Amino acid sequence: MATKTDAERRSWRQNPEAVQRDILSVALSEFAAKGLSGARVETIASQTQTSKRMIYYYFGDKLGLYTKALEAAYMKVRDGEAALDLADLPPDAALARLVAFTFDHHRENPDFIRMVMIENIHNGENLAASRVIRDMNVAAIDKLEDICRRGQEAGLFRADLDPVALHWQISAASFFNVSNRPTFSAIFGPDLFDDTSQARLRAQVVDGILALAARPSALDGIRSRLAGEEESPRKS
Amino acid sequence: MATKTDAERRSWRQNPEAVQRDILSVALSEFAAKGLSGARVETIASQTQTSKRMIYYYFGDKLGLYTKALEAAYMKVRDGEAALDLADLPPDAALARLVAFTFDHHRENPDFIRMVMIENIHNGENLAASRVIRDMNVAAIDKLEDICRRGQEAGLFRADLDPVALHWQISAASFFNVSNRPTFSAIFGPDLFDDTSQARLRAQVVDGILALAARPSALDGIRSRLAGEEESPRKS
DNA sequence: GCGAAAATGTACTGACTTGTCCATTTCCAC
DNA sequence: GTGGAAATGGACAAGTCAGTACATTTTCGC
Repeated sequence: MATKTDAERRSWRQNPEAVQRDILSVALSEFAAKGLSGARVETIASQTQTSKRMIYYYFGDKLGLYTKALEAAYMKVRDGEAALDLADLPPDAALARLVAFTFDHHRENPDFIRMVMIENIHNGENLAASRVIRDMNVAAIDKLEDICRRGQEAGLFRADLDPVALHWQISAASFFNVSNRPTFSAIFGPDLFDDTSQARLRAQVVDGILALAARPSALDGIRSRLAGEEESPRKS
Repeated sequence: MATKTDAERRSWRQNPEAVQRDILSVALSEFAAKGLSGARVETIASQTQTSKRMIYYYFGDKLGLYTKALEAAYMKVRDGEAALDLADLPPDAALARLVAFTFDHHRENPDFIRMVMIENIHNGENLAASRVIRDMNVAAIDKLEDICRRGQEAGLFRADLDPVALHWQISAASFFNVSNRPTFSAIFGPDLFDDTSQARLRAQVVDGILALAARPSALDGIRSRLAGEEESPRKS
């Protein structure tokens, strides 16, 4: 009973946008989990509502799908960052908040982190092709530039502060915290990644960044000398 | 002319250790370049003096080879680090030197960085199996512990300084600088990675770490408050 | 309604990839 | 030197995987 006719079994409703979203979402998880060469198109297809056929129909090939998934990952985090409004905070507080937010935000988006890791393994070749992503990140720098300028005008920050270098520092800590968690906790135990340790770490990171942005003090002068070249490192 | 007899053509000299070293060295490059699933056993074999047959003979399977290559990568950098002697430097200078050294050392060993990236993509599963590596990294922490202790005794460093957290900070900057260079420079241009910018960055990183280690000043107190929770972030 | 274009289903292929089988050669202890 | 174990060569099997050929259905403008 209830054996469907061919017409019934083989009929469907079209919904191109939803199908593409579905594919992209599954592909993002799969690529993030297994990497570009580790991911299997068949596996992705089986987790969608549609078929492998449609993946090739919409995305051309595996690399095309990967590239779009990478873009999707960037867009997702960008949307999250857009919610952050720092314009009406004083510059040092704004910077502190930006750092703390980035730290948390990266932690909450491990798939994005993993996609970036994977893309770096592939030397950023697929990122270079996508101008969408470059445009996005310029926005992040704009935010930082604003903070820096205001901080300098208020006499709080160094005059030679470089927004890109600052972004690099913020990203380094926030990114590494997620990207290298597996090896780090395999070696040193998982303690550093429980909630209380992470809160302490975040505070430490914020401290470090603010120290870098702050106008140099006498102490910093000493530090810079200590950090110098390999020559004459001995000094009591 | 000079057609070799079967006996001539098929005779060889045995050298198991050299063969294994050869395989491991090629495998390390290949895995670092292509990742675990991206690397091809055939490609590795073709770049060695020996054959695919011997890879399976000595390493069992692809994963076994990968695991040994990962260990080899760790051992190589560990050897480099052993050369660094900090015992007769004052603690702050020792720390500064350790940071600068780590920054440079990571930069000079991109294959190691890539192997660790790849292992993180695989959730550190193969690292966990290898106790060799865990033992190694404990040595790195021992060094830091010594510096911390001396710094605290001299009244230079915070009392609550955690060597592991400090190691985390040092690693984050030094590691990210190499691991994320492709995407970072794809987005922001390659300028940050030329020699002069890198020297400046290194100095900045050293500064930041020393600031974190240094005994808290009044300024730091203010910073900590700014870095606090999401509540009441507004304060002029 | 109709015809063309867009969207989808099914089955399949050709190439690639890991891992093994069987035979042979070298080495080393005695 | 000889016998057994270690080491090596060369070919091949079995499975995997990206991508395609061909047919069918839906949609939408007219």
